[in-house]
Amino acid sequence: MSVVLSEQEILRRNSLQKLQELGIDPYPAETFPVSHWAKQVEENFVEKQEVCMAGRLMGVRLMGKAAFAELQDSTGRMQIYVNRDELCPTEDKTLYNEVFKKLLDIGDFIGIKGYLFTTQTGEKSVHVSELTLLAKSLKPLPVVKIDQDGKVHDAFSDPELRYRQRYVDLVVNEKVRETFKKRIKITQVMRDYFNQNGYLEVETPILQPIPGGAAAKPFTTHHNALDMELYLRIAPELYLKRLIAGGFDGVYEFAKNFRNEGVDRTHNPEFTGMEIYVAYKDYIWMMAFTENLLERVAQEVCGNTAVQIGDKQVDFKAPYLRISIRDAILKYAHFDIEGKTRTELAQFCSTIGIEVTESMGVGKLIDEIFGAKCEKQFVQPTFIIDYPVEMSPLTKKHRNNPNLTERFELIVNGKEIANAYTELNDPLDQRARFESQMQLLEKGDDEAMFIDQDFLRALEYGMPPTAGLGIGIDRLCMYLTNQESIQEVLFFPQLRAEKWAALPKASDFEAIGVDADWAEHLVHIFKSVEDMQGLKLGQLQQKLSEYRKKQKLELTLPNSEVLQSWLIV
RNA sequence: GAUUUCGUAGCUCAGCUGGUAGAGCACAACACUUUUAAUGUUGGGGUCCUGGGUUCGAAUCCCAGCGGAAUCACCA
Repeated sequence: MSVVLSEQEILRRNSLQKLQELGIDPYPAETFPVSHWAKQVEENFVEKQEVCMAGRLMGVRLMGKAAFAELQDSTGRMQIYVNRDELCPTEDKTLYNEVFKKLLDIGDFIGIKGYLFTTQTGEKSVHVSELTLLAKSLKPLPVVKIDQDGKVHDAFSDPELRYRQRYVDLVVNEKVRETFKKRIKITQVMRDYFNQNGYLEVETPILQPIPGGAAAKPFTTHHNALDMELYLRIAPELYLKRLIAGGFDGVYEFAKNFRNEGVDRTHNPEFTGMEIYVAYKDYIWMMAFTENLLERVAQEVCGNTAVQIGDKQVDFKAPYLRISIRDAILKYAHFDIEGKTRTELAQFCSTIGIEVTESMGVGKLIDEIFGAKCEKQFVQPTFIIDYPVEMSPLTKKHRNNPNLTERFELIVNGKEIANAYTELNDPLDQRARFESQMQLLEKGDDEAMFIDQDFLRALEYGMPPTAGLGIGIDRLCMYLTNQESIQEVLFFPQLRAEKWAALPKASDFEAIGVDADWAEHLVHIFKSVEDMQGLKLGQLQQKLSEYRKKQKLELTLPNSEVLQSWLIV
């Protein structure tokens, strides 16, 4: 962020002033009566129809007494045709010659009235009869051009700039807008599906006294009035299950979750998880529910259940393959985890290059083996089912095998995108599971769960048998929009804080005796008063005269004595 | 957090073994009444990320810092 305005920014500020001198408000307040949007006109084009449109001016092709320009609104672009003598039917041609040709810039919001017509080259256009400035743009947008072959020239492509200034990214990169529209559609389709089934969208606390429902490092914060430590939620699970205990049959939440862990192209400190809980169902029912949901989402968002993800085709058409984690490990790691002790598992982990630490229990070791050898193998949607009990402290024990739980994870393209259980509703078993988590905590596993006494109390009052599902929304969005990084599906991904130079004020300079006329310019030349006072007299003179020449200022340079007085503190 | 790599005009990028800072688009001026990456002529625009060091001389070489990206670790 440069302190001094660029040449183009100064020119735009000058244009703004000239507009005001012509009596034109560059930021008018009143409603502009838009009657049509670009896409609407494009799809339902009626020759000679009167339209009133608004948007950003995104390109101008001037040809003397007439011009073509691009008007971009939220739905797309429309070409407009501006003719001097039709825009200015009287002798006064200022609106065309001055305002349109010279004082408007790319990025300005304008409103137009006119009628639809087709140009000689067959382009649908609006013939402009009235033009209104709606908002002046003071910073030049990157000009991205697309030629006839669809090739993009001078793309705005620097990821840092795109993420920090997403508003610019969205204006100039149509594909980015499309990606986010798809993201919005994904959650809309999911909501519709849940609502049609009669489930209720609810909101539960983000500030939680005990961060539960997942294994992760939480963010901590402090409530002043209550003088208590609070955590940003890592998952909404335990609160949603309290609502099932409270008598709702089906509840879901699109939950922003927060985890104090690394940032990379698949992880952002805040991310969205959708969790849904349905009473009187089990994980087998939930598998069918999940595959039907995803099939529908893919179909409605992408127009097809088969989706391109990187170099692979993934088909979300139901039903999906189901395989137990034991069979998966048997198949891809040639090792049977059934009945193995912790020592035996740790030994096997070592032979396949997994580093084993004291804090890793049986569940963690099995998870490591699966992650190292199996996960990548499942490209098409696959339910991995029946996880060992140690890995799943909130899951009901398997109906046929007390060492397993009724849990599935859905793996797509080698990564988990959903996780579901038959929920553990036995309060005594739940308490025992929490206690074994506490033992892991004592062994040094900083992601093991804390005991949530109030949640246990809710289970003790009774929770019906329930199936629960969590879906990683960001990851699902990455798949359905074929994006490789989570930053591309988050409007504002987390970045390191941007450093802004503290701008000096003109009054700072006036305070040391600089006259007002020069003070307003010195703020553009120096970062601070001290910055200026670090100079020698000659250097100061040189800087000022360079600036004066560059900006074509009419101000006279103060004499040496005056300048010297500025330098003395 | 570690390693690799990048940081030059508003944007996208050149800039070789160290020797006065370059292009296209954008911008300004002029011309042009159906163009569409409009065109033609002319012109302006730079803290070469920041701070040190080496050198007669650094965008370039070295060190440190800041920021981004990729890979790895943790995790979803």
